[in-house]
Amino acid sequence: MRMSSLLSQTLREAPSDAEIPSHSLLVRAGYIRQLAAGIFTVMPLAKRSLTKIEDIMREEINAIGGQEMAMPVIHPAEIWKKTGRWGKVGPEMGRFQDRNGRDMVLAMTHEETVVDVIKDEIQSYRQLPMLIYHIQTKWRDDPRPRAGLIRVREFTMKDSYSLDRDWEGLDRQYRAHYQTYFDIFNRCKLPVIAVESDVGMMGGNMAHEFMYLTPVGEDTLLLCDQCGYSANRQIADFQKQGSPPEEPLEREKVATPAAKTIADLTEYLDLPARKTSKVVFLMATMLEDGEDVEKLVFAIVRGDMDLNETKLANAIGAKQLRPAEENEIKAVGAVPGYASPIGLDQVMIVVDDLIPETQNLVAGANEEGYHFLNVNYGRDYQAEMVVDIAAAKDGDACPRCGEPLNAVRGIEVGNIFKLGTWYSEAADATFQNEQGKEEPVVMGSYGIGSGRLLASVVEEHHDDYGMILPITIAPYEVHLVSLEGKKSEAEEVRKFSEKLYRELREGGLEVLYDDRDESPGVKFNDADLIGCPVRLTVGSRSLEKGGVEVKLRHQKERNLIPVDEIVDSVREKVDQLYADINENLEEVELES
RNA sequence: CGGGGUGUAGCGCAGAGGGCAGCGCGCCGCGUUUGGGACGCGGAGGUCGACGGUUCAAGUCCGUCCACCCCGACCA
Repeated sequence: MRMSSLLSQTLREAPSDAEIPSHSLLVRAGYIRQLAAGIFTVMPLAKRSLTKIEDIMREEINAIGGQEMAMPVIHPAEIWKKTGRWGKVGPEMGRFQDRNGRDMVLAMTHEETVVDVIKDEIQSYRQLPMLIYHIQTKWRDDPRPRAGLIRVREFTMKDSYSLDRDWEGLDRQYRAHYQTYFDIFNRCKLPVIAVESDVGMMGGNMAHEFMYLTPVGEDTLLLCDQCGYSANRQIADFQKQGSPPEEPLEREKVATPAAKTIADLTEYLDLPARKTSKVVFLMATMLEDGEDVEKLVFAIVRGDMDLNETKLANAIGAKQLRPAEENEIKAVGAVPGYASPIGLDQVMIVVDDLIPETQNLVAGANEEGYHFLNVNYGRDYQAEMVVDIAAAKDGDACPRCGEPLNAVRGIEVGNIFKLGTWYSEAADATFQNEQGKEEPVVMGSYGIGSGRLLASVVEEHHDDYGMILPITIAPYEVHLVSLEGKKSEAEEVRKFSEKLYRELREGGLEVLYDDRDESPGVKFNDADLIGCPVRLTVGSRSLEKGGVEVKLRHQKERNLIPVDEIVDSVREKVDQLYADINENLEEVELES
């Protein structure tokens, strides 16, 4: 490709709205342009990289038996009503009506179209197992897109769906994806870890997220260096440090003026936070008899802990949780700042499992300016549910080995879910077993977003001058810089560069050729910004020494290649760069 | 949805005591220069986010709305 005719222009200055390196560099290098919040145009350079990423995914998924297909972006609402997600998923689903007023859906994932198609196509156990996938556009109307390609509303995803007759089969395909996903990320030179995760709106009963660890990530993970435990904070367990048992003491009301927070309270009463209990008020949207109902929930954790809303939502089966408003809290007789479950009956009370084991806690008195001392669960109030709803944090004890957990941030670049039979049962996607009995197909679903992956690779591989892309996903393998220099020498250099450009391509290399009439500084800076792995420089200076200069983007060193060895030598370097990546894939083990 | 911020040329920004719409980069032309973002001369490019109001006169004052960014809520 000649840069003189490339659509993208590089920018000297960083776009003002970019806060993280990948966003800034991808825009500056001319890879992407923004159309609206969370909606980007993919320019030619990025398109080539994304195509390479997608080809890697294609190869890897094909290698574990995947069949590529293409499912529609626009779905009739019926298939989403059938699985219940038309009602279950909120405003992040794109909906519109066609000309006849029929409800339509913009695909945010494709379980619905999968079960719709397999309910007719899969009839016999003889057709299973099967793995189907596509690479296709999704729309998720995220309330807050941000960080360039990291969190967008429209994106391309490789999503595969495994179909099996039983859970053993699903487990095999799940494990195959687990390994394959590491291979895909390794081929893109992106370091990732797999963590246990919440199943969220996808349903199912086992899920892993593939996380690229970086401070710009939005997910918090808890990792144990000692035993390898790793989980998204949303579901992370930890060993709670209980207090020594005490004899329950008599409840006592004390004045605690202007002590509305745990911090105020502990200071005023001179008690540690773990001697208090904390109430979090939430409005939970629950599905009852097909209708959405909002219920006020009092979630109670020990004062030194935080509520984990995901754990709570999963425990009570809530579709959504939002903070309750003051009037909603007062309506049941509670007093914000001094609230407790004592004496309330119109509220759903959920307590963390540590609370019943802890005696003589401080709790609100539901009266402005007063708290109770020595509140004991069971004696003073009862809960609808006692379950783990506390959030793990940095330094908490690992649930497996007890060593302190580390909290780190990460970007979710891929996920795998064991869906089970939930979707197939909803859509009646069944097959006949050997006994001629109908059974639901056992499903798994597996996704990787290609744009987020590209952005993550840029986060990992860049310097002050630009991107440093691994050869497997760089738009071009070779960046050929022609420095024509003085008028007297320009003709000779140009001729040489043109010939070299042709020969490199004939040698099977992908070349970005800077044939523009620009100064050397501009060309070098653009080459660094765009980030192709091998740079060749042709100039009168190099030709006088009998060759061209070669420099790898990730190294400082420059070398001269003699004129008659250029193509072979570059070929060799390029092959080596591929080999460094592709021959170092590791085997991973998924613990059961 | 709550809090904060920003909308002026392709990009980055000034102009804010109402009175001819500017600078740098980029872009076009000519010439000089030529191994790490060169220089000179000449040029093109704007419904100042939108609508409404105040005024002889609005980029500037007032109102409403919209878009984008950041934090939170939320989310894969």
